[in-house]
Amino acid sequence: MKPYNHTTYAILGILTTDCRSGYAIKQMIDQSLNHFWKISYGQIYPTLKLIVDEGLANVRSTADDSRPAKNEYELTAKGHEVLKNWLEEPIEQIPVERNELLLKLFFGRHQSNEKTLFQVEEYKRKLETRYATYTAIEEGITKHKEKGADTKYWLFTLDYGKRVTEAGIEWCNSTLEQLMDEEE
Amino acid sequence: MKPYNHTTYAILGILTTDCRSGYAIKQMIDQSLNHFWKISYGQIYPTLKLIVDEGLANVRSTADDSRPAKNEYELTAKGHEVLKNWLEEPIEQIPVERNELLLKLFFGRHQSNEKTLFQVEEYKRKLETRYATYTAIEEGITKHKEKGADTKYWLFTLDYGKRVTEAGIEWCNSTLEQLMDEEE
DNA sequence: GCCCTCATGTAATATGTTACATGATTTG
DNA sequence: CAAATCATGTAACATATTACATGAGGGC
Repeated sequence: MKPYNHTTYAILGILTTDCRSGYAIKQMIDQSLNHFWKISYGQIYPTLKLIVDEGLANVRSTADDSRPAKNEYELTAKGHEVLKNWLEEPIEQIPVERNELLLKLFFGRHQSNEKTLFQVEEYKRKLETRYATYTAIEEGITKHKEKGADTKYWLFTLDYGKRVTEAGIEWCNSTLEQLMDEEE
Repeated sequence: MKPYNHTTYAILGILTTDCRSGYAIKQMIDQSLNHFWKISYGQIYPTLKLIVDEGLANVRSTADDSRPAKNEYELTAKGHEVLKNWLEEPIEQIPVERNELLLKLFFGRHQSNEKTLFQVEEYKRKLETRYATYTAIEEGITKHKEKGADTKYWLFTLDYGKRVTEAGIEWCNSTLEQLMDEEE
């Protein structure tokens, strides 16, 4: 089976939800996958073209002469197959998360304790904001009475985000303490 | 102050440790920064050239006619300044970690429970391996009696890796349980 | 003699972001 | 009627990986 890149699989997957246009895909990513994935329009539209060229989806264009094109995509049987095959493949490796704060901290001795403290505090604040966002999304999903077939899985990914973020916040607290102990 | 990319700052920082050559930089990254940063040779050598062109480091080449070039780099005063300035800048944003497992899990309803379980188990195994690696590196550093000025900061970054990895493992356990509960 | 580590570098390719261009439709 | 949102798309640029090319020196 011909391999595609992650962006392609992500879009194939999103096309199985109610999102049918490039614009809707972008929204879905920004709203529901933003804690572990993101794609820009610069990738979405070219990839959608590729997907159609490869016969993984059909496009229906509502382009009368007058109004502008609006394209709705729908997976073909082949598209579904490619997606399912990818889902089954074991993931190659856990990605190395590039973390700018840790990079700076690694070279911390070239900086005053005070400034290092500030950086960690900033980071903690950002993590807290993130955590709050996850909680809000989670509540939004659970309140929605009619649970879709996807709901269960979406909550799993949110739970992951929350747990990892929380661990990060705790690390900030511990690190801040240690930095302050050496302050005197 | 002229901005450079993250790769450049990472290399500037590493040049403040004992690593003076492209090869040594690569080793340092693979051994000590691998849990939050990585760079390939394809980036290192061109970036080193840039760093010299910009006057951020000097290069001393031990290139007699006979033996192959070995280049040793040393930061200039300007290089140190650029590094310090970057260290002080607050980080723009926490990066979105692209997580392939979560992406697959998000589309989990298109797959049997059994296969989803397998994926999460695989992921857990990888996290456990990673955790063990961190512990080993940590021990290596703490055993080393003569503690360098950097040691403290390096342990901070390792602690982060351990905490976040541990949270991931706990999430795996919780998710596996939930998936199995619905098995019957 | 062969393999491993040391050591540097480039070219092709892949991937991704940002800025730009365009215009309809809805909402206040 | 102005602003926001809906909607598609491209081009320039930035970043990063992979494969390749080359060769010295040391240990088995």
